[in-house]
Amino acid sequence: MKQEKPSLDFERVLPHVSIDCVIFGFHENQLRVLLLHWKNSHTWSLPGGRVFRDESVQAAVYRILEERTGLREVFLQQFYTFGETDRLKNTDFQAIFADFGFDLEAGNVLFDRTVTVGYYALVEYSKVRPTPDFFTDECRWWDVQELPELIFDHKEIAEKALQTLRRQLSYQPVGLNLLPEKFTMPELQKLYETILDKELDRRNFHKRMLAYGILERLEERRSGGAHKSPYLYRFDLPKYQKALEEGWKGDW
Amino acid sequence: MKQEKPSLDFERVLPHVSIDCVIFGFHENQLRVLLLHWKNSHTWSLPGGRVFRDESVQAAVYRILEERTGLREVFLQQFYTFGETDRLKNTDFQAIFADFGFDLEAGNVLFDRTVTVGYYALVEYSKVRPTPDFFTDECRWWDVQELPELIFDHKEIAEKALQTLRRQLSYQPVGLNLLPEKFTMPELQKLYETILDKELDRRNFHKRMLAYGILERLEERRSGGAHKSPYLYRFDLPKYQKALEEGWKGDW
DNA sequence: ACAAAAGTGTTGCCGATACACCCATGA
DNA sequence: TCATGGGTGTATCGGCAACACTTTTGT
Repeated sequence: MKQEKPSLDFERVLPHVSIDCVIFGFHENQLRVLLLHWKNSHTWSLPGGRVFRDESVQAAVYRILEERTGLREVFLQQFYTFGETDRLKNTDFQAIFADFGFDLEAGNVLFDRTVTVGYYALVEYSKVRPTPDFFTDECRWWDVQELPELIFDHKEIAEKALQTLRRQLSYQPVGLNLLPEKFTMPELQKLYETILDKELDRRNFHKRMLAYGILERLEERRSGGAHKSPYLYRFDLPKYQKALEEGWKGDW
Repeated sequence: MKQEKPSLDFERVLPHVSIDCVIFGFHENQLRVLLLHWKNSHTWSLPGGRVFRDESVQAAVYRILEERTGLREVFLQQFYTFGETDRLKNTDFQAIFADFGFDLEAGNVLFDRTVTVGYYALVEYSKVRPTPDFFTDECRWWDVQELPELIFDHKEIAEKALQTLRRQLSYQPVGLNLLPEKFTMPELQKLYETILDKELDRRNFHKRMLAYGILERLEERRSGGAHKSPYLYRFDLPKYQKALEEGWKGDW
């Protein structure tokens, strides 16, 4: 898909505010993050963008997410807003934009200081069609453990996202949108282990998950593996939603 | 303290971004929130303000907090950024500013759509000197259960803050900055009960708190009460800090 | 002396952990 | 048939909730 040179309708964009997304996917037992590579450079960045003046921040995130992945159905979570003054320091935006054929004056609001709202998304890897934009020539997955150099404070943003996701794991269900519709218990366990970066006991994991009561076991099994064929499970949507809203371990 | 009419140095302010603070205090076994009353109106609002162009968002929050309370030592937590387009709808800012003697043109950036970053603060009630600003004539505490009408989406902001504080309680210590330096176990328990809006068992609370290992029991007791005099406790700062950073119940 | 509040201890349940055995499958 | 991974069961431990008794203090 070719990306047209955007019209850069400055009036349409809300200045001083931006969005950055940490898009998590799960593939081959790895937790991955979707990154963009900027043309004529060695830098990678998180997918992100601007908010239109007549658009809510959340709507902007969904728009950006769809542009980069083709997906609308994702789990989305705002986790932090980054407001340091030196977030974008040492970045010559004017030169960058000039490279791309935009002749902007030095005082353009796009070069102004920007506060960015961080969101993380959980998406189904196989459904994603990674799509670069006009400024980037590659959009691909990276293992969360081996991220490349990132521009601005994007490293910090990605780390905070992972940290928040880990915490989410302890009081909310995770897995829907990140796994395919049907999955096996070992697959779900691998997901948890990858996010937590920690091994878990197979049997206890099994029991605990079932105890949460958000899984539905199907009659089918996954064959083709080199060993005993595991059962397939599916999330019970209503119960999953309920667990998401209420959380668990909220006692005290 | 008289508040001077501010110079409204528009150039100094970062447009489209603002801050709102939910300042929690604890007094007479009530959890309270500090609110401002606007002159010539019936509306109350959360303390908030603008970020200067050369100031980080966090620094702005500390500045605003100090202006309204006189305090610098507070527990501060960013909890959400509110980015709906209709947050400030139905508000005639031009008229309001005109009331205050500012003759601003309709297109002034101050009237523009604004994304607000929500923080909550925990402060020691007795140390606070509530101070209104130029636009407000009263700054006082309200019981969190009986808030008045609030402007904009401030009700929603306050509720989300309380909700986040409740969650914090389950994986981090709370109490420092909210209680005086020395306090009794029943007082700490009341604080927890008030935040959770739920009664707790005295003995189990006692044990659990001590088990966290963040308290230091003093020799003194609080006399004067009509009954058996309770011990005084104090937070063990280093251990408290450690618990804040590491949290508890993060197992999986 | 009595009521009310505070300090401390005991029991039992439940959930989480640690660990063992059996079964299915492909090579 | 054997190695590997997957399904299921059990014993134990620890934390938390439920609960009772004693002590202190002011009136």
